[in-house]
Amino acid sequence: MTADPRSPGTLPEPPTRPTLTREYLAVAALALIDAHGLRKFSMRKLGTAVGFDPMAVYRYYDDQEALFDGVAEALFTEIDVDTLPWDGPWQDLAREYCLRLRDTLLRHPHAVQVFATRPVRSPVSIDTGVKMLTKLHADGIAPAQALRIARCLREFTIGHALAIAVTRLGAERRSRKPRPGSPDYNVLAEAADATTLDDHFEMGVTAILRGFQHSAD
Amino acid sequence: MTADPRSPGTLPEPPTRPTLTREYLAVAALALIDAHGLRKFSMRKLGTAVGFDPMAVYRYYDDQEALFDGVAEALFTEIDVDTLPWDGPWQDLAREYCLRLRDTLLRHPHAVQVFATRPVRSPVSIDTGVKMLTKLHADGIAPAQALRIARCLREFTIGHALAIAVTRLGAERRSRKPRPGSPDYNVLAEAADATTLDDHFEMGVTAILRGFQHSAD
DNA sequence: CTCATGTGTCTACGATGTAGACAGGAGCTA
DNA sequence: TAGCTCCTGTCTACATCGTAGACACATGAG
Repeated sequence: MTADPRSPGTLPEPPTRPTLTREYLAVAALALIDAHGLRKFSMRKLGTAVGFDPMAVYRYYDDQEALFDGVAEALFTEIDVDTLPWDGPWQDLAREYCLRLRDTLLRHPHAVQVFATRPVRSPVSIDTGVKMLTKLHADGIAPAQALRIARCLREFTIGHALAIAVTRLGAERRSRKPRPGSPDYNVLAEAADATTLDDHFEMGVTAILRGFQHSAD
Repeated sequence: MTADPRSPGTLPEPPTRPTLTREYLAVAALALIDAHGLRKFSMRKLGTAVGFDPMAVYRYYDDQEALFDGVAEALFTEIDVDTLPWDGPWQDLAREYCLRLRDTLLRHPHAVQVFATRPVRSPVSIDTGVKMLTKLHADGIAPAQALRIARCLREFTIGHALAIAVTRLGAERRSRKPRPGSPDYNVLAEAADATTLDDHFEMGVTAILRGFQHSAD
């Protein structure tokens, strides 16, 4: 039980019987995936990890697919879209959104593919989309075009996060990276040594924004 | 390595000697994934489907991860990089590569995430990378910058294919798409009706190419 | 002929996703 | 208070899975 500093004179909480919740289970599932990897995750381990019966999760989610939908939603919530720069130029808003999405996903490398492999249709995600399109519309971009821009940025960002996560997680497994001087040290290996894994991401976002700028004017 | 664009879902003929092969098993696994989905795929079903013992696959692949590496390699082979326009401007080469990669992946919607969730390190893939960078270098682009461009395009293309595949496959599952006139018919729904799922892809590739063009000159 | 080697088969084990029956407590109604 | 009905967590059952390991058979070398 956590320390609970409470102002004097307020009634203490009644003894609460710990109860499961969809949200709590989703967050716990994410934590479990973070800790041991997606491969090792199972419904039963989740139930056990939160201190209940292995089968308890099925009272709240129909199946694993539904649970993973919840995990994706939990990830999206972590982006904290409310604190995005909604009042600046739309380009800044879009860029910041991409960076936040990437950072959030890379904080959970084992869970990136859970997020990437389902269309997030949660209300908060839809609301964010509506807000974005409204904002861009106010800045003079037709909704259809704004949606195209948003889709490009989203797909690039998710594709990027997936590539980074997958590369980092599988790094130890046969990293037959050619060393300088070896016969395999070709132009590719040389270029790879001259770049980091992710120093192209912000350039890519900029390129997309600038590329669309042209057709938006 | 023969380019063999094959209609998804049909089992290929086994090699005339009734002997198993790594490559044959990979292609058969892809066909099985195409036909019944990744979720339903199993090692044992693959062995049975090719007419051997359920456990036969393990003679050729250490585990499922290794098999899926082979499936990703089979997908890459299907791109048939040899027939790309290697002699034209590098922008045309890059664009055509993206389109081919997308088409190949979308021909196997159930297998896209197999491809997207592992770093392809097969020799043919590395050779292609080397060839690309050499080509761009000949056109005056430093290898490090060329690698950044290639990574952006690759991540965007894979992210796009993944999003499209996932959306199409999960389309029947609660497609609560608001209809015009309903209270939910917001600017997002309107914009979605004014676009197709993928009409932004070529625009995105163009935007990235044009965006990098600026820093390449 | 003998024997090692490669290739396919078979058995075994623990774990998994999911369905369904079961149990106990909370709260409502009479 | 007595009874009833949900809600929620527990427990059992079943087919299937990934994987390890022993086994069998055919082939080619010596």
